Amino acid sequence: MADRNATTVMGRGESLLFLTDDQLRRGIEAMFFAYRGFTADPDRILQDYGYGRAHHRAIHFINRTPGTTVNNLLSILGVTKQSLNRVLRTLVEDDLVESRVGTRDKRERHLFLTPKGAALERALSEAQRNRMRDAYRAAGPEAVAGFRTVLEQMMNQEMRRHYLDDGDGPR
Amino acid sequence: MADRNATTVMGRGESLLFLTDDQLRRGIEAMFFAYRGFTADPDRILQDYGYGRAHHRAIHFINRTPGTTVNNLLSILGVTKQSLNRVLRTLVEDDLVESRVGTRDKRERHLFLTPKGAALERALSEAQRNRMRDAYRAAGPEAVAGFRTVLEQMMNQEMRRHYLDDGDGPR
DNA sequence: TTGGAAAGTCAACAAGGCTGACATAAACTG
DNA sequence: CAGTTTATGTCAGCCTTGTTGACTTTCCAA
Repeated sequence: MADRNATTVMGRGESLLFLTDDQLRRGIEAMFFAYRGFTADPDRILQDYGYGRAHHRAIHFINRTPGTTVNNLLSILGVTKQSLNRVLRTLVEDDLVESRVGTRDKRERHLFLTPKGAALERALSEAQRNRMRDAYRAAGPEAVAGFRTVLEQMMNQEMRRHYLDDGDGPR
Repeated sequence: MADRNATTVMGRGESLLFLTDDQLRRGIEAMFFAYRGFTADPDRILQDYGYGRAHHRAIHFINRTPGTTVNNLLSILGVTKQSLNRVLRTLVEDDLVESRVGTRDKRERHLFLTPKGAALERALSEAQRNRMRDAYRAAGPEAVAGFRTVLEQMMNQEMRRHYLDDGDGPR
């Protein structure tokens, strides 16, 4: 047990972390296995619709920021427009997403969930929130704070912007 | 700020977490964006070899448990044997992995990294460990413990077994 | 000794990434 | 106003990595 955990040593007023390769490897595998659990429930639901994770991601971020443009979604998702377009096309065809021509700039398309799309979004996010909530409850409040802190540090700088870019921050 | 974080209330000797849907949604997005960061560095390296994440995963777990069988790897990775086989075939062809016929049971193949494979493994895991270490350092020791705890709770039961199944536990 | 189960391989297909080329419309710029 | 840039969409084709189905080899138990 003592051999497994990171050791904290106080020196010169700062706490230093000594991390062995094995401890880091465990963190890496934790990410791998946890991400599988994280996506397992939505994946199951999506299968009934013939959709995949790509559809889930689009639906999630359209729900988070209704009226977002294709270009904005592109930079959040980090895929090519061809790839996103394929997904969006099926979602529009199936009446889950509505694509409205921009009023100010008519080149832009603003994306919204239809009632049908919102219903699927609720089913997906409810499943995912339930798992997240259960994990949080079992881990306790301090663990939750640490979890979020480490994840934020693990993101690329650019992604951190998108992650924060719907709150009360500047810009 | 006060509105953003989970609130802890002490009642009947237990701490209760009140989690809003927005707080949970942030956790969900944190996982999404962080996983992208988590895989970004290895992905870059793999590109030079013409490999993908599937190759990385195989190499990682063969390195962790040298001599593991295809079947064992299968249950860890959670893909079909046909899918894994394709990846393993290219790795064997490229002399990164050696597949030895089992001595006790000749149906089994035991997998090992060649020196070449071990070199790639080191490059990949070093990149990933560096990111993990930086995140840990920036987040601090308490955050790291919480991070691991929440991730462990988020795994499926079956995966938790694989995650722990190389340590000092029973069986 | 024979039939079933288990491990692994081959073939073919689908989802969802990618690049490249090109079209259209709208906005912007000199 | 002409030319360029921007936002979006589309077609074609490729790659990785998942899938299912069919098959071989090997092992084991009745």
